Amino acid sequence: METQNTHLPAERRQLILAELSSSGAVRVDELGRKFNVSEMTVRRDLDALEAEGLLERTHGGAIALKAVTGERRYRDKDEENREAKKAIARMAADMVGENETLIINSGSTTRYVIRYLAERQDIRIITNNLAAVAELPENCKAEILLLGGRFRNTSGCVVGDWAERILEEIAPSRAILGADGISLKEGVSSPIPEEAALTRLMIERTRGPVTIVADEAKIGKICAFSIVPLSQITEIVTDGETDSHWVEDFAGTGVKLLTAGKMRT
Amino acid sequence: METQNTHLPAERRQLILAELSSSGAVRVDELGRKFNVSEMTVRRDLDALEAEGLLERTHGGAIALKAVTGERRYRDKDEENREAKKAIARMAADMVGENETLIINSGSTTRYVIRYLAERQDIRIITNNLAAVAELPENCKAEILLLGGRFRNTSGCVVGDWAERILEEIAPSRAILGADGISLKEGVSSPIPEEAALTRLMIERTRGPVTIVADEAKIGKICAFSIVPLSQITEIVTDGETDSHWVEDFAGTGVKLLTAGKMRT
DNA sequence: TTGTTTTTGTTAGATTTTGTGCTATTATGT
DNA sequence: ACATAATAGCACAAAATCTAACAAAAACAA
Repeated sequence: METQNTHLPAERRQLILAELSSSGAVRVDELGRKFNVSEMTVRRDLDALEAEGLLERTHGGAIALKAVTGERRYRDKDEENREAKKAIARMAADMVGENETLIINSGSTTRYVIRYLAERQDIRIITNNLAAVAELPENCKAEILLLGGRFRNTSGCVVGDWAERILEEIAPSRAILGADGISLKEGVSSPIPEEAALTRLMIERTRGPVTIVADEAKIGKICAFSIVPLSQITEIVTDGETDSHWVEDFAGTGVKLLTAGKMRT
Repeated sequence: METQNTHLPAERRQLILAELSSSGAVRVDELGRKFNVSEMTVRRDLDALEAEGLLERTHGGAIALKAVTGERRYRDKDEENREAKKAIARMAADMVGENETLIINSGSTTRYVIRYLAERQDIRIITNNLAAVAELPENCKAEILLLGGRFRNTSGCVVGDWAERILEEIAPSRAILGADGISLKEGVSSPIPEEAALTRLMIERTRGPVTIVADEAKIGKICAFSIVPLSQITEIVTDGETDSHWVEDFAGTGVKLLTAGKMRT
C-alpha cells in the first residue's frame, strides 16, 4: 500500500469510528498498520474516543457501543416512549372498521399498530414494515401483504421501486402512517428520502382517511424530506404529553388531533 | 477470506451471544473451531458471560436464558439437523463468485445461506425469505432485495402474484434454493403450492447454475407439488448422512451431488 | 529564530489472555 | 451396574496487550 499519507489526528479518529460502525470492532494492531502509526498512538486515540463515549475499549482494540449498534437494532431502540407509542397505536387500531384494507408504513409506532391489528380476522394489512411482520405471533389472523424492495437494515423496512410499482395498483381504504416530523408549516416529513417518497405514494393511493401516528417527540419537528402538507392528512393520533400550545394551533387546520391516554396492556 | 481472522475477546463474546440468541444453544467445541481458539478459552468466555447473567452454562456448551429468548417461532423449529444445515449452507455460500446476483427462496437451510452471504460486500441477494432477512445483523454488507407478496406466517416468507411479477424482470446469475422433497423420478417438490410456483419461477429466471440445498431428510422424499425435474438442476448440496444408495443413483442423472462435512468455521 | 505545546515513538515492567498437560467429573452405552 | 468417552476444571507457562514514563518530533506562537 502507498500510504505514507499522514492523517490528521482528528481525521484518523473519524476514520476509526467509521471503521467501527461498519464492522463492529477494530483492533489496535490493524489500525496501526492501516494508518502507519504506532500502536501506542492508536491506543491513545481509542482511549480518547472512549472518554467521549463513542466506543467501548477492550483488550486488543475496541467494539461499538451496544446501544448504538449491537445486534438488537429496531428491537429495543424504541424503548423510549414505548408506553406512549403503545397507547397511540391502540387508539389508531381501534378506529379501523370491519373489512378494511390498510396501508401502513415503517416505524416503531406503526409496529405496534400492526401487532394489534394482526389479531383481527377481517382485515388486510399492506406494509413495508418488515420488522413488524417478522415479529408477528404464530396465530395472527389478518392477511398480511408485504411490499417488496431494497431492505433498509437500520429501520427494518423495504423501500424503492418495487414497492412503489405495486402500490400503484392498490387503493387501500385507510392509511395509518408514522412520521418523524410533524410541523404546521412544513407538514409531515422524514429523514430518509426513500421512506418519504414511499409514504407520500401511500397517501396518494389511499381513498379513505389518512391517520398519522406520532408521539409528542415528533410534534413540531421538521425533517429533511417533506412528505405531504397537513392538508392531506385526516387526523393525527398523539399522546397526552403533547404541548397544549400545539393542540390549539392544530385547531385551525382542519386536521383532527386525537390524544391517547396511558396504556394498560 | 476472514477464516483465520482473529477476533477480539470482547467481540468474540458478542458473537457468541448473537449465535446463542439465534439458535438457542451453543457448543464449546463448535465455538472453538469457529473462532480458532482452544476449548478452554471458550469455556472461560462462557463462564464470564454466565457471571454477567447473559446465558446459562451447561455441559458441552450453553443455552439461552428463557426470559431473553422470548419470541422466536420459526427460529427454533429447525432445531433438527441444524448442524447439517449450517454445513450445507456454508458449502453453498462458498460456491458464490464475486459480484453475483443471487436468487434464494424460503426455508431454514437457505436462511443460513443468506446469513453467510450477507457478510459479503460484493453481492446482491434477492429473496422471499423474510425470516432470514429480519434476523440479519446490523452490519451486513450485501445488498438485500426482498420480494413482496402475501406473508406466510408458518414458513416466514412471502408468496404470490407480487413476487412473481417482480421476478419476471430479473435474471439472477445463480439460484440457491431449498426444497422439501428431492426425488429421482419426481424431481424437486414442495408441500406448499404457492412456494412451489415461486421456486419454479426462480429457476426459470436464473441464467446461471441452480443449486439445491437439502439435508438428508429431504432426499428421496416426494411432496405434493412438483417444482421441476432434476434435469433443470445444476447441483445438489447435502450432508454426509445421506444414504450412499442415493449417491450412486444420482450419478447417472448429470446432476452433481456435493456432500458437506461437519462444520468447522 | 526561540520557547512552548501537542503529538508521537520507544522502552520496560505489569496485566490480561491464551494454550497445554493433567486429573476430576459428567454423560452415554452395554 | 460397569466401562468408555466426552467434558470440565486446575495450574502453569507463553504470548499478546496494556500502562506509564520519558524522549523525540512536529506544530505553533511570539
